[in-house]
Amino acid sequence: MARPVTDTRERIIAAASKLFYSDGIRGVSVDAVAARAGLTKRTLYYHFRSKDDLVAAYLAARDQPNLALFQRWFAETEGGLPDKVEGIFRNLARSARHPKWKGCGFLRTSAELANMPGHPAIKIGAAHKKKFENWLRVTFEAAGIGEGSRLARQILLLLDGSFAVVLLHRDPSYMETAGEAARSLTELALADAVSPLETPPSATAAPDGRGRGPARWRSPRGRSRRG
Amino acid sequence: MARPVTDTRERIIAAASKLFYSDGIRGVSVDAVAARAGLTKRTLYYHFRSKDDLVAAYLAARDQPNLALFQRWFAETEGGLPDKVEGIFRNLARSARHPKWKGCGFLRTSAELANMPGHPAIKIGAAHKKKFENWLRVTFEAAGIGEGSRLARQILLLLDGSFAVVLLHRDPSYMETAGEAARSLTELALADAVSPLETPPSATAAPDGRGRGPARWRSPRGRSRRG
DNA sequence: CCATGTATACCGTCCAGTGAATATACTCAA
DNA sequence: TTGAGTATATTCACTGGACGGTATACATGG
Repeated sequence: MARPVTDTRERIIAAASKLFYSDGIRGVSVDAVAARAGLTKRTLYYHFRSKDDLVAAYLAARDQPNLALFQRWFAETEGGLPDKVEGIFRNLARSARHPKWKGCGFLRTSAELANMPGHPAIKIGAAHKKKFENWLRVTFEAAGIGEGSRLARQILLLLDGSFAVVLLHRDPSYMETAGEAARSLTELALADAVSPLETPPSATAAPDGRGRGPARWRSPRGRSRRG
Repeated sequence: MARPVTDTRERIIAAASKLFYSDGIRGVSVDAVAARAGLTKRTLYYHFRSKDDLVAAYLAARDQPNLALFQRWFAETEGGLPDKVEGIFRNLARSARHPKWKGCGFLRTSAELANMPGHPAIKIGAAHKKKFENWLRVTFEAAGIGEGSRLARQILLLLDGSFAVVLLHRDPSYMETAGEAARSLTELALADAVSPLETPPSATAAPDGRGRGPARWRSPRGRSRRG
């Protein structure tokens, strides 16, 4: 056989993506992923050193498509900046009504692996969210919002909050509420940008408060189920 | 022996609470909980029918204390409504700096068990968040905010968003950002309440002087690890 | 002596990861 | 052109252990 490496590898990632997103990391066995990909576990272990590696690959594969989707939703919404921001939430609410929707894979993985702070998958999730936040910031600053960094974080908080809340209540209307709040905050920031005078200097003290944390986690070799 | 039922039962719940919160549901075995409680697994199964029951009891035990804590933080913060709302987030940021902090147990459990929509623990988590949202709504309405329901949902979204984001980045400063956003939205709602009719933009009526702009799941018996 | 509660030992299953062998494509010398 | 050798890719069968849950027996207070 010897199908080109990438084919098999990507089939595995595709299978892992569906299963991990649907049933969680610890709820899916490596055998299950292999079976869904139509091959043996041993083959899977030829392409990935460990389950943790596979989990990281699963999230890495979702990074850019996810980001691009949000950017498309933003770009395709007609109107001013507040409309476009709210458009993200509207589209998200629509997709959250799909029966297979189960929240944000990055956040759910980070919640499940919260006791492994240095896990590669968590790093990838954190980088993904940072990318999103950064894209928002740049977009807002380009629109003349001085405190674009703060607004970006606020929007991010509302977005991830709606992921969590809608997952818990299975009620996508919370995303519309989040969208309204995001719109309000955007309008507020725009108003402040127009009249920049009365703004107290409080603002963004530490631009990027890097969280401390010893990030202890034993690397590839070894069990992943229990720390 | 025959220690009164409640003693043993509560020791088990206390042990489960620490372990489940720290390492997640699927990451903690029933044996581990029993060991931590200083007894045998068989004894644990005398007090709880299944692991799922135990998980539900773990969250149920956290319901009221958690709620009371938020209410205390709100009550103990000096100032007006926006200050008190922001106070919740400030206190939360402080507690999130504790090394053992790992986000919100309710949200993390719902994320981990997202593929079991009817799981009793998820129902308890949903009820808990509803209680919190309801308390906010009542509080806001008592303060004369007509759209107290909407504001309550917005604050809830920011709160749960900060749980998720801070857990991912291990950077509690996001909670301060969420607190600022919550303050802004509260001031906005207050301004709307003060001038309920047509006072579109301008209107610096807010105390701060801030301007305004525009499932299915099989019950107890049986395995819980895989659906 | 019965109800309550606790312990020992066990069952069947699942799971992450591995050893050894096999099949296929590609390389290069005769 | 061919045939041996090698790197790539895949499979079968297995290990050692953990896990949820249970059968059975033992203790102790009413």
